[in-house]
Amino acid sequence: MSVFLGTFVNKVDRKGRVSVPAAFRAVLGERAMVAFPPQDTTAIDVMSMDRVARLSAAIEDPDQYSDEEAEEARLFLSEGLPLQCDSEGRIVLPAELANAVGIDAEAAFVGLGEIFQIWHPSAFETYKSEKLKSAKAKGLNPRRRPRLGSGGSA
Amino acid sequence: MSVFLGTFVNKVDRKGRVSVPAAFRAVLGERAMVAFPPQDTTAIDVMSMDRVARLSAAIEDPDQYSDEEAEEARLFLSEGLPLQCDSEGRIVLPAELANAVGIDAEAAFVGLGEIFQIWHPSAFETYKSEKLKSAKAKGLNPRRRPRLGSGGSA
DNA sequence: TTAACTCCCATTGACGCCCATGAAATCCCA
DNA sequence: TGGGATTTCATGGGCGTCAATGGGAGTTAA
Repeated sequence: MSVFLGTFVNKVDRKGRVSVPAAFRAVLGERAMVAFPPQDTTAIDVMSMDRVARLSAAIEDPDQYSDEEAEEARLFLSEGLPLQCDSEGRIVLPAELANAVGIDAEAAFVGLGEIFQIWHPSAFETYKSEKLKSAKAKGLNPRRRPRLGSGGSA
Repeated sequence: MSVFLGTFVNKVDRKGRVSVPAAFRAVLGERAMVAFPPQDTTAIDVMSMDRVARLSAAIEDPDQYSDEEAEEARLFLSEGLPLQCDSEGRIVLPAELANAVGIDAEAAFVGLGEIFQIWHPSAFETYKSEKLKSAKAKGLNPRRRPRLGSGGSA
């Protein structure tokens, strides 16, 4: 499996530990992950270390980033927190991040393809239903796009 | 064979397992599949993992998706459930999805080309006959389109 | 020494893997 | 071409393993 898919709600124990869903650990393999504080949404963004490394490399490429954007992106990197699973596949949610998104007893792991997010479960539900509603109003339908070109059948 | 074709009705056992039709497994090969909750119809949508991976890659391409559409499409990924056949070619139908489409004792696998759907058998029959009727009323005839270029006889 | 963190062990419930069975389609050989 | 033999499918059930979770002991750091 190569992309983060699905939504999983796991318990946070009194030590602040949560199991990372086995499906997500399978995507990560041996790679560590990096967590970023909430930006547009009230969720923690997480991606694999090597995606961060690719991002970091891209920042130094003048074809992809203007000086101003690069500066911004470097600051983004400065907020990254490397996280490693323990022997049971759990991480300790940094208290600061958990507070920022209101996570207490449970955490929702939301797979979004190349990255995943960690939400307060009900906050995510609210967010999702509102997004779906507004998308419907605008006539967007992700299932009809894109026209996936090559790549074989099915 | 490279596309999902035909309709197959299989039994759901008390553990929630169903055999994926052998013809569909042949299309999938080694690839896992991903199931999505019902949207326009009361059916579970299923596609191969690598189609989802292509979708995920396309989402991150600014030429194909606007920011808003991308956000929407990522949300779509968050609803995907990776499914793997067991050694007998069966999957466990996630209870939540089965309930959403009213599947209990039997499930109808409906091949639709690049994807397939899983229906409650009689719900699909109803849906199909209504669709055919309305198409007829409008004078549509899918068998006359498109004009397939070359490709040999028959 | 206290506090935070890491490692280790235990539990339970779900899931995957194995075997068995019967039916149906296919193959093979006369 | 007919009919038995073989293989493939679909299905059921039992069992072992792994995932998620909780708690305790040892370690490091302030």
